[in-house]
Amino acid sequence: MNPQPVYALIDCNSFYASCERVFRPDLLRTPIVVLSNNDGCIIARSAEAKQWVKMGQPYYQVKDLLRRHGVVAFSSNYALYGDMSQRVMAVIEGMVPALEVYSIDEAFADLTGVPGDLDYLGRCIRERVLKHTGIPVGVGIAGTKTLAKLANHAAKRWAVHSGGVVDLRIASQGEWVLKKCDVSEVWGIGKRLTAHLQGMGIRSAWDLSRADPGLLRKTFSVVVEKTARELAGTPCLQLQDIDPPRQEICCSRMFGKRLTELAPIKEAVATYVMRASEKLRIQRSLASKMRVSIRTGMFNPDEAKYANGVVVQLPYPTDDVRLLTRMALEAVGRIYRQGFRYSKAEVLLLELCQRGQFTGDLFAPSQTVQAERVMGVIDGVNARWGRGTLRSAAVPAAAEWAMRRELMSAGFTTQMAGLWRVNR
DNA sequence: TCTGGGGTCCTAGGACCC
DNA sequence: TCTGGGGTCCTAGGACCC
Repeated sequence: MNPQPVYALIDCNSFYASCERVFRPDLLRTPIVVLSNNDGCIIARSAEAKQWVKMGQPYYQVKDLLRRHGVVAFSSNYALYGDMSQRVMAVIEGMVPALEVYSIDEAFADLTGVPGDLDYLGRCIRERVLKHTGIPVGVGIAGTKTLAKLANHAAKRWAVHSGGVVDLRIASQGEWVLKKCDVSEVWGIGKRLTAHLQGMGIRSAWDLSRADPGLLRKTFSVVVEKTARELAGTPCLQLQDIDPPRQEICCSRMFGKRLTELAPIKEAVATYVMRASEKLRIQRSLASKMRVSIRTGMFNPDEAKYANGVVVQLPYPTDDVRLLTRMALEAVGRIYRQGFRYSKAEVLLLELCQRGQFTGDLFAPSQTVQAERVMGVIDGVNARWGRGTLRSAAVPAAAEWAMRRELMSAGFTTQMAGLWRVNR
């Protein structure tokens, strides 16, 4: 007989804030927040900062409040967080049979068949990650991924009690936690579904686990049905150990300031095309379609609003930044209207196929070998000397619309200049 | 003045076919 | 008055995640 499936979810506590703190030990007990691009809103809060601000709150609204309470704010430093994430994942990988990195700060482990006390293993993972990287993590263990998520949630919510590790397979804990947790805390149940479920009298995770799967499927979708089954202990989701290539690739960004003229918007679009095509080549895909869109600010009621986008059919599946840039600039010219203050542009690459799998029509045009070589050279040079060293002429070196990051920490682990200096 | 950036999956509905 | 019954493919949009 096969052993019962067991999953763990390991999740970093206040990840971005914890990364900043690793290199600022003087802030060990100081509340910290990390801001989104352009220093727009709050996207991470250390435990002490949670009482002052909500997730996603605009920074300018709480700037004074934060200052009054001694909360330290950082611009986001994604190079640092990405590097720290890899270190954390590498430590965990060495301690479990199989790991699925689910996001920058979370991973599922398959612990099926692992002998011994898993609660103890959880504590060892916490200890070793903290020792090797300085990042605190929580561990949730259960028979399905959805329950492991909930266990992890419980480990945080009752941190003092749990010591950061919760195993929901212990029957008394399982029922207790499910009854204590609101249905909105379940993985996959967002705002809309919560409201709808509550209307049906389903309020807690426990209620959802006991609901009729057939009815859930009919009322909502198979997704909700699977969630309920997983809560009841039947695994419906497996570990994804190799991540499949992305089906679409996106680069979108708010400008550092509002733009009214077409020329700087074109610069931004060219820059986003460059980034998106880099991501495309990393996963060795080619795109057949591209969507380019621009928009004004959406929040200010006094501002004239405009948003538009176009889908461009590419002549053949390609990853050639020159072709993509040319077509994107032509497209943005078509949707640009004068008299608006634009805040954001987006480039989406669609209908991706893998290079090897695509067999071109013998008589249709296709990307040339020469184009592939040119892209290889660009990527090689940029990998060696830094992003943007080799770029199309449409991409400026320093843009007036570049994002604001006034509070950014150093590249402690990613740039020579950011390394710590130790004096004897 | 100032409100992020990336993804995934599912469903409904229209167009079209026999 | 009454107006078939399926099937496929595509797209837009909704909902969710971190």
